[in-house]
Amino acid sequence: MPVPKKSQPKLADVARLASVSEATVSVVLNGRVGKHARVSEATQERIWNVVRELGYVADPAAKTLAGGSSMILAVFTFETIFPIEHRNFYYPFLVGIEQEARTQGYDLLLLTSINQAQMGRHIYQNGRNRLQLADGAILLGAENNKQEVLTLLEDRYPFVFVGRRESPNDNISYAGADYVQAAVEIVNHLFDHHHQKIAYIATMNIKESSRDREAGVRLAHQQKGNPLAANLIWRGTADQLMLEKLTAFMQMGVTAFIAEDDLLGNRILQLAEGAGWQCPRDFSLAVLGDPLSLSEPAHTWTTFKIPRQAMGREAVRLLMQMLSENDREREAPYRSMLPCTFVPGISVANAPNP
Amino acid sequence: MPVPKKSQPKLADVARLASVSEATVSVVLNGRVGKHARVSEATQERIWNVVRELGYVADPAAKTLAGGSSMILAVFTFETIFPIEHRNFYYPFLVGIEQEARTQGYDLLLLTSINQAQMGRHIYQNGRNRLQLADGAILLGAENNKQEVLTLLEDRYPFVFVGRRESPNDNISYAGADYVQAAVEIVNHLFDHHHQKIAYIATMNIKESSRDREAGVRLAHQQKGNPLAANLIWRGTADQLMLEKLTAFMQMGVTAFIAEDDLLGNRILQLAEGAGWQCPRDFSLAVLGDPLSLSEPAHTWTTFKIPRQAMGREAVRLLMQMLSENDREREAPYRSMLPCTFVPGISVANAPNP
DNA sequence: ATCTTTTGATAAATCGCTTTATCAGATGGT
DNA sequence: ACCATCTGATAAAGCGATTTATCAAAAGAT
Repeated sequence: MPVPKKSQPKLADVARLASVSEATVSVVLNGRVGKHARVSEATQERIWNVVRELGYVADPAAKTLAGGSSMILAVFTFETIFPIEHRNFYYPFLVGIEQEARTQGYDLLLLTSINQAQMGRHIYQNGRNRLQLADGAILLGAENNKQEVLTLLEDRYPFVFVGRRESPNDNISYAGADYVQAAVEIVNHLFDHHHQKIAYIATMNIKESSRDREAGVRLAHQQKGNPLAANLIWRGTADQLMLEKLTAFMQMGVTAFIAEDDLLGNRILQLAEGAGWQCPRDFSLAVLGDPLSLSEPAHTWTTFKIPRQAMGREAVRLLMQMLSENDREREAPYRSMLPCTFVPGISVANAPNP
Repeated sequence: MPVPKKSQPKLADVARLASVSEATVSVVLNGRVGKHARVSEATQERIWNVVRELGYVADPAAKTLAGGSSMILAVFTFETIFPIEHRNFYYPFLVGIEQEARTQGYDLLLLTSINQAQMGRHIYQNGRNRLQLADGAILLGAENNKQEVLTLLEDRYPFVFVGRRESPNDNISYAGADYVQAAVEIVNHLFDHHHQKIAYIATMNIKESSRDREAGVRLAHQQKGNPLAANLIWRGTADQLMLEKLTAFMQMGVTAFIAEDDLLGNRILQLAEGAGWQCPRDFSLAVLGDPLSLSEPAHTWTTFKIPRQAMGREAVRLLMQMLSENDREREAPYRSMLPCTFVPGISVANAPNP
């Protein structure tokens, strides 16, 4: 029983001091004048004065219960909310989300997916929406439970994803990064350095972000009139990638590698080093996006920067729009695609003359 | 109006299906059997079955309003909650807090102090306690508004500080780190290396953490029968510290420096380098605590590690105790002091023979 | 048999706020 | 003068829980 309800002024106090009914105060304070009821200028003034004098602020719990807005935004990650391992990856999103939320006067309710016992703790915990208390939610991370997201959609609960997300009805709102365009730029950069045969070292992931990157790589090839051959693609995890594979690529005439993520990029460099190859000299390398591994970027390779902080902010902005939208029947999702920043590194050089 | 109240089962549903009153269900679900009312084993069983079947979970807002517990913990920092600058400093606390909260089944409500317009956004915003919604709060960071904390105390709102905090009545609960003992160890380490005259380079801070460190430095000297002379202490910010001062210390016979924080430590090394001194050879250096500066530790100096994550966890544990304590009149604060870990570095060598 | 105690459970008030439905009085048209 | 409209505001019914006070039936005591 926290907070002895002591001296906190309540709606009733304001009403009494302003000599009006609670209903009137509520209407005025929520800007519902003219909608739910009519209130004269004079009365409004009087109410606001009392509010200021008392320092009245509505109790969020009561507000929520009564169907009002709680000025709370939920942030749901499908991992632990403060992942130690992916600290460098998630932190900027969170910073962006928090900044914008704060700007808009919202507080953040953090909800995590996994509890220590490895039991899933989900959005729908025991069937009840844990996000309920909040006005809306920002979803973050690689969700492992699409079903929950769909249910959320069905329930018309307002939420925005950070990162592009697909769904059967294509109606998920999100603030994403334009990996397609970013990948195109990377490939073009390699083309500009006269690389003809580029091997694409990809993950096995079927995540949207993964597919977008691949789409970009393919698109750039097509635009060049040089479609990406199937045998130039390798898929797997970093420790599955072996030197033989790289050697095979080189023998096929490959002069540059594109790694989908930094784990693969590191692996390539590691294998190459073992074989005595030097990076920009014997082969070029580009990586699709800044690192998600534990450490700070060790190599200054050619890559692009994901606008994580901006994505966080944008997601909150979209959510705000969604919430203020009075057209409750709107079907169109709210979306933004933010550009990535090309980062030239020292891992790309001109292809050797044939 | 988030979440169409649609299909979420409510207390009434459970009651109806179990053929009991709402009151009984509430009593059972909150473990108040025998306290508020008596309920037979059979009935309890029946209720739990319905609850499981329906997947019923209480609405946090309603729970809060009715005076129950919301299973939400507020985390209030007196800075932005995701400070970019002090990322390395704050993150571990947050991780610890979140871990333990999750373990206990609590969610986290993040509240920050400062909004973008530099207007203070405080615990008591407009006189209303923003923490209200939560069952209790963890307070974090260097508070600039002692008054708020005192008001919180008066209101008997349950909260625990991360880091030792003093107050007029000495009744603040906290999970702190034992800087005194840690500082003692550092000084003894220097003594063991035959350093007799040690200069203490301190901040101007009057924070508890700052005073504890100084207390430790003094204590170790006294235990050695060699009280710390006033003229061996320097106070100021890193950029106020000049080479002359260090030179003066050296001429007084100082063979080792203790820097209160890493900013001062870095400054000493920087000045020394300019003067052509080498660190372990010409003087020894120890730093009281791991870095709070932006970058990862650049130097492997002798210092101690603050158990930040553990402090976060412990703070939550203390808060849990506080909340479960039914003796509402308890006056004694809940406290823990966690030990720091001594980290030997390469910045301490034996003092030159006199 | 009668009175007291224990057991098991409920009715109803509350928490603080939102919203729907309703209403009295002022205004206006004819 | 009379009916229709507009204005300004309120009463009251929730929202989904918790908790206090109360009560009937069963068990125990004498």
